[in-house]
Amino acid sequence: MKLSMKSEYACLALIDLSENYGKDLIKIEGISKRKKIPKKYLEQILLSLKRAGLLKSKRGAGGGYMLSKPPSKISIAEVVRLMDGALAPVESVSKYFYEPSPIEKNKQLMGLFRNIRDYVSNKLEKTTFADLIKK
Amino acid sequence: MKLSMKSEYACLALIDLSENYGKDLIKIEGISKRKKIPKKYLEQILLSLKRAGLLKSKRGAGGGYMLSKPPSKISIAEVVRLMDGALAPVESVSKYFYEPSPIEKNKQLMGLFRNIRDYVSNKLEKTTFADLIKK
DNA sequence: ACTTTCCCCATCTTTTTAGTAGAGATTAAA
DNA sequence: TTTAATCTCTACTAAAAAGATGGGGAAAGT
Repeated sequence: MKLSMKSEYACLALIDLSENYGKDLIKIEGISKRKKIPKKYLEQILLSLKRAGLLKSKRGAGGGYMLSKPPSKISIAEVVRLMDGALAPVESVSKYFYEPSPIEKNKQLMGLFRNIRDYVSNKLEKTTFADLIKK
Repeated sequence: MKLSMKSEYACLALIDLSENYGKDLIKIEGISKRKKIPKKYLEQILLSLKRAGLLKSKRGAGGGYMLSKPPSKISIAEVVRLMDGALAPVESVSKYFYEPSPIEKNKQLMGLFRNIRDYVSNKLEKTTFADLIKK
């Protein structure tokens, strides 16, 4: 029922990049310092966000990262799914990460968890990084 | 964002006991077989449910477990909290299990997670085992 | 006494989490 | 063209959590 550090870090990093959207490339080092995220760990996180198509980067002196689309086009849902997998409380009610699980035996429990899944995923789907940087 | 096996097993076990509420004492063995839960693991789970006051038990021949109150007085929330801790997606928005966490820096994110927490906890608080055994 | 059944604790294996290390590739600039 | 900056990639590792298992003890019924 809990987000990993990795998801939290990823969100904070994307917030940082959103705050700087439209400006120059942002360095890992900078994000790491501003958001207090271990640098080498952050590297990996940014890399996977990049591989997922959320970020663009450039190497070498003056290099860094930037969002590959505006903050308003990136939802919290996709980030959390990338880092942590299913948003659903049990995987047997997950849309993208279905796995059988013991509670499938109980219809009512499934219904309850499906309801929660829908709420959470709808909420996270609708919230974008543009929403998170509003003052 | 996910329930542990332990929580799932605990719910199934309580469903079994709810289905048999008012009848005789129920044996671990029976629950284990009906719900396909490893017996020795189930022992531990039932024991902690007992320590938390949800179950009563009797040892020896003819012994077993029973609910210590009617199914309608036991919420899913208390069971999941017992087994897995916080219902909140991040502990910094948890009511009963607060812990500092990196995302506290972002007000909007906190708001979002608080909203989710409220929904989930309200939902699980309101659903009882009586609801889960309705046909 | 003997059997059944819960009680309790220790142990163990596997997976996940959270992070570190270090070499390599690319780019800009001196 | 060398050097410094910066991302890229793979591997490794340590600690914690998850998911059990094992074995003996205590109580209760027969």
